[in-house]
Amino acid sequence: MGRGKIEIKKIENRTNRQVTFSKRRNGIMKKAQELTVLCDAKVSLIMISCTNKLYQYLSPGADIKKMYDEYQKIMGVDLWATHYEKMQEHEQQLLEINGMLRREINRRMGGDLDDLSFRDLCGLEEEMDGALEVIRSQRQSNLQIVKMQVHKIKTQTGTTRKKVKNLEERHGNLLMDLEADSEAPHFGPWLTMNQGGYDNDAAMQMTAIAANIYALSRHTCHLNLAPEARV
Amino acid sequence: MGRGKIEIKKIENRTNRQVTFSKRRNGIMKKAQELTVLCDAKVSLIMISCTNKLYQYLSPGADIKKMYDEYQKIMGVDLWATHYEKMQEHEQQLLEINGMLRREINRRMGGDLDDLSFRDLCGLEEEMDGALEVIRSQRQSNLQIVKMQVHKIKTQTGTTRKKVKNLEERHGNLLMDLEADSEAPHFGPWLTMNQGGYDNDAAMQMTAIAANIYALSRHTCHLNLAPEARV
DNA sequence: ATCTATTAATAAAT
DNA sequence: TATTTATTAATAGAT
Repeated sequence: MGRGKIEIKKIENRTNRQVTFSKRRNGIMKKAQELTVLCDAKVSLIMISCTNKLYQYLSPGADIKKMYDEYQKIMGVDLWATHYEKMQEHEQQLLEINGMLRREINRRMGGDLDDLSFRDLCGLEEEMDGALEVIRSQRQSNLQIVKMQVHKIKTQTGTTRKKVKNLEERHGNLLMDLEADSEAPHFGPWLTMNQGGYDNDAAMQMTAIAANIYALSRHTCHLNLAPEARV
Repeated sequence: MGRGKIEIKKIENRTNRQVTFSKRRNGIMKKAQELTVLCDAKVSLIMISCTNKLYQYLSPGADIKKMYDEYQKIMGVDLWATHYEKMQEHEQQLLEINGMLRREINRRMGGDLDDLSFRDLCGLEEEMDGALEVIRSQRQSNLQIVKMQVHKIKTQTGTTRKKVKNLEERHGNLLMDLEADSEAPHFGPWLTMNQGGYDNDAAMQMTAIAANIYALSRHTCHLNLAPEARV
């Protein structure tokens, strides 16, 4: 159709090719729209020119995702498999690292020790002894700071005294507790961490871990964990 | 074109509609193919009839996923967003839990203590003291078991004796070390965990954590961590 | 499916 | 890039 028949082969003249693309693109779009209306069909048409411009037609009421899902089903391929696989791999790695970290914590709480050799146990023991020293000294210095602050406030006068009284009322015997504790730390019952077992359902596992960590924080640190450590 | 003009509106006669769909579907396919060849374009054409049959044309050399990706890019939408979002959310939660676990370990190694109150420190201390007792007793019982096994084997005769000799040669002075260590545990330099900082690139962070955990295992437990705890 | 009168698409010129 | 027009291509309705 036109001033003479043409052979169906690549048009070598760039301008001609561009013009023909434009005309035929409109033609095919019109055809697609007509098919949609006349036959109540759903059409997805994507055209990319050799200059990499994209043009598309999509039937009104057609969902392109559903169309491609259909396509995948019928073609028996999963175009997103690679993408998914990577994400799932990553997730798996995170879960594994998570497990390692949990085991590490558990060991430092006296659990999971059967996996460790005598030497491992020695190492762990040494290390925990060292850490305990650090923690003890941190506790002492914390206490000193609190004591100094308390002293400083107590020796102040006027309206500040009222504030101190108010604070003492609100916090009850906390300060007294502090001073008593600092001299004779008591050893309460030692709480084990309920691991809850591994679960193939990642979401459930995660929730379980989160709950455990929360419980751990509550039970072992008693009060005032840094807010961002809460779930 | 045909025996008279037709109005572009849904063909109500089922048979006619079916016939027209078939004819025009072929027409549009031919047009798509011609466009591909004449203009060196890439075309993805999916048609679904009102009877839910799917027909498609795809230019040779066109990658349907790439075309689809292009489409998504240009349309500025990610049709997989919902799906992805869930996975990414999950990944984010895992990373956060990871961070919490790491902080927990770090505290038990004497780091990150500034976030903890005096009471928290007391709790942590108590707990670690308790855990240390457990670990010490586990070490003692491990040692006893090893000693008994060694004794049992040493008192055996014949070919077994050869095996013992062989073992002793292979392991050098390990047994001697064991007995020495068990009586007088020495306190080596205490190693801190290099956290490496948070990194928005999840993969990098993961790798970094894995490396740290590995290093941690090597440095703090010296030997024989359970193989599944290695990355 | 095939035929064919008729309309629609478009190649080339402008 | 848009319009015109001669010509071919597509197809509606009949068979």
